[in-house]
Amino acid sequence: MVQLEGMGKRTKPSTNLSPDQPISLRTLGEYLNLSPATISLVLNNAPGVRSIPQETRDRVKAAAAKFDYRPSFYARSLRKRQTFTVGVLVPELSDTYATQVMAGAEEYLIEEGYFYLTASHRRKPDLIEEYPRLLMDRSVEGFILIDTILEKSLNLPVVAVAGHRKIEGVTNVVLDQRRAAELALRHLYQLGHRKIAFMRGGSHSSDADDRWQCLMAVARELKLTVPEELCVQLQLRVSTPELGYEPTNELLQRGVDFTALVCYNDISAIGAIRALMDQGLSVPLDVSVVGFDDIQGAAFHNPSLTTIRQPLPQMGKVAARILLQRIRGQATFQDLVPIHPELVIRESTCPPNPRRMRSRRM
Amino acid sequence: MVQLEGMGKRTKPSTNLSPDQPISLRTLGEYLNLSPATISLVLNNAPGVRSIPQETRDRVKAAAAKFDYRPSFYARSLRKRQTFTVGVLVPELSDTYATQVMAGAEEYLIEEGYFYLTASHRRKPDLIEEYPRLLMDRSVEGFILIDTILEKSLNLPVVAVAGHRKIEGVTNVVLDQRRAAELALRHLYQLGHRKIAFMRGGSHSSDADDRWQCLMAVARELKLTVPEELCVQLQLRVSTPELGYEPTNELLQRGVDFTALVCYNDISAIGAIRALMDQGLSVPLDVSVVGFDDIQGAAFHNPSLTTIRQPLPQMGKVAARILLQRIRGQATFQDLVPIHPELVIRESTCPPNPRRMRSRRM
DNA sequence: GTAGATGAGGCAAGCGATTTTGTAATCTCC
DNA sequence: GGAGATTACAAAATCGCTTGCCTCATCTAC
Repeated sequence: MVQLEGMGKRTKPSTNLSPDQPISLRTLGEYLNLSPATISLVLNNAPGVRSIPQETRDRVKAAAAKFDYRPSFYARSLRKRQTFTVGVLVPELSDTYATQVMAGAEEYLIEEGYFYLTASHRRKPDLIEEYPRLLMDRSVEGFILIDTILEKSLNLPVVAVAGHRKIEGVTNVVLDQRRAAELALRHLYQLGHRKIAFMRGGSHSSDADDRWQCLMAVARELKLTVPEELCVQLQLRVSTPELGYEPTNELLQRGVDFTALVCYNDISAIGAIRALMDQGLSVPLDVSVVGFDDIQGAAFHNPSLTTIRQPLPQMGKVAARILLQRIRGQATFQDLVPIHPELVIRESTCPPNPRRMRSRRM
Repeated sequence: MVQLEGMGKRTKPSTNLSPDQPISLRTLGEYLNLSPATISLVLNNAPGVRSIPQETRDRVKAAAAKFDYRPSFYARSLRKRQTFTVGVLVPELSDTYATQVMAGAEEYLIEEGYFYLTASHRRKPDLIEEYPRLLMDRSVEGFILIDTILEKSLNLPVVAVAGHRKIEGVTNVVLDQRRAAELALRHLYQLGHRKIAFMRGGSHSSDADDRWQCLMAVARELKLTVPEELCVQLQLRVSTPELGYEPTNELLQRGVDFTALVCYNDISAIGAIRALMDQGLSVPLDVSVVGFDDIQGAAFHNPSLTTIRQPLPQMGKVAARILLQRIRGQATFQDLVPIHPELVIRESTCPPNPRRMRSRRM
């Protein structure tokens, strides 16, 4: 006899052998002649399960396995008021800085049963304001911010990578900029460079100011003079090497001699190298270039980049760990979590060439 | 008088002036002396709202604004059986190929009120199997697959970018490989190259076989002979330039002369160029190199890469659009959505150098 | 004057879980 | 043998929202 499904409103339990549709606690209960409550207890191994005999537990588990019962995540979240979901805010998905951090965070989150929703704001202020709200509407339990500066404090735990200290309640996982500056400058200094040019990050980038202060402080200690003509500031809000291209041209046009260039990051360093080469200069023979980050590709660029490595995946992982601790109320609030940088010496730096000819193409 | 909150089980409505806690339809209803149902109707502008006088509607809207009422996404999803969430599966987040596609998809999804959960499987078969299930447990409504080969068909709409045709029910948004192969080979041919080496993608990569067939077909048409010694296959399952480094060394060791190299993609092309240069060869003077994809960085590599551009963000957007159409049941199922490639000529190709000396460093 | 239409909104039944409370029946112990 | 504990569950209350069905009252039409 053919039995049509879903005929009556509430006919017989109908022992619906779930063809493929997900099965609910109630249908499972009808099949087992048990109440949904009991099944829930068993499957979650909740405290009250003590009073349920082993045999029944086995029956329940067997049936759950047989019908491949999977609890409705949304129903459960509604009841438990937990979503096991966090929000991740990044400037740009195609920026490997951000995605390497995300990769580290993701691994930890998934291990802990969390997933994340991503939104990339392309540094537009309205989106930086809107997206957190959209994500909060979806009941994320917290945020990971990557290279993102928030204007308003959110009502949830927030951990920022490459963050800043403006907003209350945000834990900052951030490179030890002081140490980073020392690594970069001492390296150049030891190679013999004295005329060093600097590229300063745009104010929209969260690491920029801090890094700048530290670089200048270390320069003073080394008794390096840093004339204003050897400093440029990045303007573009992009995450491509173009970032560093024009500023470097500008630097060259000023006609003040320098043998090394400290870039804001690897992306801009790549653009800078391009600009130098387009002007007929050799890197590193004419100008040594140092970057920050050690993004993927830094090692395979030509010349490969000497850089201050940030352990990005690890920073992501640390951020995720701290965020979950804060969500669970396990951690006392920390304002700052410093990460140790590492100097990676490759091809883009060498001692200054004493008799180099700065022959520029017209 | 101080009124303690949450004192009694169900005391007076208590007109709780939500200090910051989210407010529910019920509390809002108590405040307005209306039932939750009415408020829901008004706020959603549901059909039944016709019978509600404008004045009441205004009152409701004003109160909602005043208390900043935001519906519980989870409650609503549970009820409507829609989550406005899709899953995105990628091999690796730090792979810019994937993230550029994601960037395009994300923009479209958010516009349409969707968000997405990402999982990166690092090409591990067990994760490729596990993650879709995890995401389905979270009630995603469909999947976008990026460079990911599924073994089992999922019970949901799936759109694959750089996909394959093995699995039923998957829409493939994929480069017109035939046209791509023509663009690459004709370009080299017209420059005068006749001895061309080829790099074939690993079998785990979803574009690999198709691209290979097309390249060989076009080579035949151009009457190019492709000796086996001029073909290498990628082995590594990574998304860094190392992918192409060793294979290129192997190619060189075979000692068979070639003037151009067609790489599987830009990532491997970068590795290949590195290998060539490490052997003292010049690119493009000794060997011209062509990549595929035009990833970020291809333009800023040194030498900049001649490549077959895939409009990755657009492909992501197309994938997202088709997925939503399928979710909404608007689209008739399409097996294949071809995307047009574009030849981008940069520095890594030039005519073969007739009197070049292949002097290799030992 | 009364049937039927319309207006204004309440009621309640879900969605699919979790969790507290309740209740028979059996067991234990003195 | 009866109080109290334990066993084995069921019932019911939420979680916060949507939606079909009702109920009044008033208004219109004949």
